[in-house]
Amino acid sequence: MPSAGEDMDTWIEQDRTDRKSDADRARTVPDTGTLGKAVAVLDVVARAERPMRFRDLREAIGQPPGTLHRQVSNLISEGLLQVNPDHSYGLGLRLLQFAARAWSGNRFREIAEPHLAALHEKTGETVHLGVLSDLEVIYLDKVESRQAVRMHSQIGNASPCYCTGVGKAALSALPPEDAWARIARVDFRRHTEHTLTDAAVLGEELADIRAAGIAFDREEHETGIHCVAAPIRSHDRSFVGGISVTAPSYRIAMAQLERWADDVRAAAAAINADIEIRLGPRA
Amino acid sequence: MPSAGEDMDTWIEQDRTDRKSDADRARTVPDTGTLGKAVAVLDVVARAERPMRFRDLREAIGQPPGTLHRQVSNLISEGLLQVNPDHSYGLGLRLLQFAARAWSGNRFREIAEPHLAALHEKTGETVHLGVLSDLEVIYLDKVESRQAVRMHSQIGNASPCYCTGVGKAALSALPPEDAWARIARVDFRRHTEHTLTDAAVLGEELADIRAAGIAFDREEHETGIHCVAAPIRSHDRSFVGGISVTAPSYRIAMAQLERWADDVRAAAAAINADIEIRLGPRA
DNA sequence: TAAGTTGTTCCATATAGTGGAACGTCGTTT
DNA sequence: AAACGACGTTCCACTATATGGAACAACTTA
Repeated sequence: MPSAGEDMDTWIEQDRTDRKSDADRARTVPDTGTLGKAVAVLDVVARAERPMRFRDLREAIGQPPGTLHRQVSNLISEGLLQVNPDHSYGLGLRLLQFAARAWSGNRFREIAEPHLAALHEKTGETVHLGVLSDLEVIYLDKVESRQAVRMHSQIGNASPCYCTGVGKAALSALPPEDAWARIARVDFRRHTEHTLTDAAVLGEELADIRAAGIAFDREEHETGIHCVAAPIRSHDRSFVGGISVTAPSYRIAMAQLERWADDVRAAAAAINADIEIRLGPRA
Repeated sequence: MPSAGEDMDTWIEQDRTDRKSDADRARTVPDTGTLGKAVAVLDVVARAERPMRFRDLREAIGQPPGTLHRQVSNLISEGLLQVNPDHSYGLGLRLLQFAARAWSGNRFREIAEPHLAALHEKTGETVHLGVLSDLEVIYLDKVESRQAVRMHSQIGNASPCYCTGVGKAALSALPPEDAWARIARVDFRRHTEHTLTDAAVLGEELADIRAAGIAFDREEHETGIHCVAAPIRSHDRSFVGGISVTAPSYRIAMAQLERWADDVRAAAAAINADIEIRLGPRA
């Protein structure tokens, strides 16, 4: 919408420019057509902090009411979306059903499971398994002593790749050009005072991580929490991820994390070997 | 495909009949167009026992190769599907991400949580929370003593509505016509020797359940496992579900389940009251 | 190497999605 | 209580998008 001060022509010109850059993007980013628009709706609902009503979706998506209404209706019919009693939208239960299968059927997770347990046994701290999904890390599994905290809260959760141990480890396992390409698209947000917020700096750290085979998160994502991580990958690097040992910094010093580095590296190496054997090119 | 003995005309006639009944169904079942076809692919992958390659999908879906290929490509681009190293398909990690939000954002689950814990405290046995999704029960939560069995395996899983305690409880909370309509669409499969496999019998039992406010699963789904369940519902019955206490029959007798019935009923009543307060029409 | 199977790309056609506008419906205001 | 306005829903001509046959590429098996 043009602000009061601008004249109409300027705004229209602006609009043309936007359309052009959209078209440019369409050439590089694969167009997923109708499906893409549908999952965009799901994404808005998933990422929303406050309850979203129809009007809110309309603003967030920018589709005309008739169109959006049909998209939403279809999503509801398919069980991917549901309407709460207060007319706000929530994600549908069908997604839970799909996710249960996605999780139990995931070979990566299945292979890593015993190694995560062993690593937890050795360190006594929380162990994570995550894989890189575009610019985010999605946590596939978690082993911790105190089961009091419900594990659901973590599995499936996504965190940024540039400020988590698993994320940086995963990036380091990518071909460097690919890693740079992704870093270039990162929207750096400062989560703590230690968060890296510069693509160049992150790129250099990746080189170090690649050389050492170990990544550290020095309270870059959450104050008071640090971790040591190592990369895991499929043979052709179509999947990259990482495992990590996470601990509160008040209880576990960085020096201890560094002492665990070898164990983490060894566990990751064992997982990679298993992956090679069970998912490898000649499997 | 026509079997060797049939002649071609008979088979074609058969085919025409099928098409007609498909068209009839299309009038009653809402058409979700392109989206529906996409999730049909996800569903096939999700329900598949063995790994599915492109050819297998083609057989299961019945789409021409070009079309199916694009649908699959789009799903992959959106992260809803992924290709395993062996060229078989698996559900994508984006689904895990969505499910994590669907779960943590579910008001129903949130409200029921403390009541489930209390019921577990009282009985010492496994407590489930499930909601009805068309003809299946999807388990939203689970409280059990031995955390040895990973809880992921259960959350999000779907079970038939006609042979589970939660399922029958949920059906009993529906308006009777709605319950009958769903029962009519059930594809009864005998899971154990006690499984109800007749719509009329199930309908009658629902009347009893409605009167008693309690449903039993007498080893109808799995031999050696029985449970006592009670219905929960949203104020307008747009959601119906149930809670249950489940136990192995070798250790807990039916008589004990019957003794727990009051506790289960009370817990369900408490949840329903909370729902009324926090999600009710005047909330 | 050849033959066969499995998967991918292309393009004219038909179908399904689009969005403006007109219509209900509910909650708020005078 | 009536009127207004905001929010959501339905409808339909138009057009963008999905479709699927066919030709092509890649990978397996004989």
